[in-house]
Amino acid sequence: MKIAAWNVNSVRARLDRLVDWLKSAQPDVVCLQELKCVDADFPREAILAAGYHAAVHGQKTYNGVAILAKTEPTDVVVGLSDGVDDTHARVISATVDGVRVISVYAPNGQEVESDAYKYKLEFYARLRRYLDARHKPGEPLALCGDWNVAPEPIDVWDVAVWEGQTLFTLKERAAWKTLCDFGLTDTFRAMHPDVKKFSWWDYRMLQFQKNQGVRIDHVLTSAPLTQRLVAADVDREARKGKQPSDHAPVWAEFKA
Amino acid sequence: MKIAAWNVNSVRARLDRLVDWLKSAQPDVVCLQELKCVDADFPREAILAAGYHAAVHGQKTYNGVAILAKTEPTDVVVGLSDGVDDTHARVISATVDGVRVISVYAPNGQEVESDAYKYKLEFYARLRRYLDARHKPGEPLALCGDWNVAPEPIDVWDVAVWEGQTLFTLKERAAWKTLCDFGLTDTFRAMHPDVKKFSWWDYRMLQFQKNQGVRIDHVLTSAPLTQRLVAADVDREARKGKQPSDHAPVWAEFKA
DNA sequence: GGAGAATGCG
DNA sequence: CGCATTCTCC
Repeated sequence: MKIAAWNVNSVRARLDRLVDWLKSAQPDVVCLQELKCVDADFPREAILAAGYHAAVHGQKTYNGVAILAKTEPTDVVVGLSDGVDDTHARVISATVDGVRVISVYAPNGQEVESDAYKYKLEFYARLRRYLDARHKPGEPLALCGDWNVAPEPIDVWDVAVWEGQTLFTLKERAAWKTLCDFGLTDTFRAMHPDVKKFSWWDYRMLQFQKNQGVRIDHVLTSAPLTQRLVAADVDREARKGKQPSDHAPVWAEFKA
Repeated sequence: MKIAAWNVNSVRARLDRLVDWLKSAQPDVVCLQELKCVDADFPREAILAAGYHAAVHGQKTYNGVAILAKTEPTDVVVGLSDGVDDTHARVISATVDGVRVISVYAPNGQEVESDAYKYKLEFYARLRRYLDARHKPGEPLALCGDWNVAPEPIDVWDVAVWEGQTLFTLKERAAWKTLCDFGLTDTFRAMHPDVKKFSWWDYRMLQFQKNQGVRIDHVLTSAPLTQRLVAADVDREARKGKQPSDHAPVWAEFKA
């Protein structure tokens, strides 16, 4: 079973690339982020034609998440349903082949200590509570998406540049760790303890060409899945060429 | 000698189609309208690679006219140079193979009796004065472009719909006639006295598919050229397919 | 740098 | 409807 995450930066603008990638990468499940469209505008037909069902939580202009799967996702839950007044479409959960899959688009956080930054830290805390309330670490869980956090120094291209910057502040990394302490494993890091590889590169300043990126997209799994983990990687090729997303897909593979 | 006119509705957005059309239609001269870019952004290299020199009078966002020719245009004159404070780039003149060619983008006129409408009528009068001051009817002249006037009932798809509408009001048609009275002939109408054929179709309402158009793009010639006229037509094919201009190219051919 | 939105124009 | 613009967000 292959589970992937990709921030596509507009599913409509990226439809051709997404379909091409589905056909070549053949993941069983893909968590998408930044759809940037409402449910009605989601390109269901083209994606179904490529062999994937879709559970969609869309939003106009910003955010929007989905779970694509070769088998039909069931028990779809949208948002965190924790009573917080939050209009952002950042979370969708569904069960695929016995695995509870959660597609997450964590807030970016903008400037350190801004309202957006506080919202980001709170989002992480709310997500942890969501897991505590609804799941057990012993269940097969896969939380996949754009987390907007580079967990460790090895996950940014230049620590001197990123020190204290949003995506890499101590508070964000602590919020991330608290979430993982539920019992989640960063599959890429588990497979490659010392590999410096990134999943996002700013469109500007030729950062991709210079490989000046950060690893902020992650596939996190609970123990039952982690025990089956056989491979994990970043699909750097998908960031190349014309009109790419600024994110590359990330994925993990699990034995039966 | 083949002389054409085409309102391309953004030369940059239409570059591929323009180059394809140049290669297939092989006009000696083409007058372009609605470049929608400044001189510096005009795609000179691609057009030179297609075998055409360019005299360009560009403008940001709106208007912009050019003369493309297989031989290099000389004595380029920009605008009407009549002392009127007019920022619109709507006229460029140049000599090509002994013919004085003038690329014209007449104002649209918006609502009848609006300021834009009055500007349009005045533009026609100014153009007539331009000819009177600088040229004689006995010289070889070709005025080509988007005239935003359908001269006769046969030039609109439905007279009942167009009666009294901008592009077809009596005042506009009179202004057009006064211009032609300098000694200019509508080459298409001269070749096809009874043919109902259009050069512009609104993008909306499937007007092209229904052939609900108007003939507002014209190649006008003075007697020395008119005497050599052997063919004239509208290139309706160029309006088909994906991302067309709303105008089709029009052209006239002259024997040696 | 690239996405979507809103706006003006034709 | 489709282009170019200005705006905001990341």
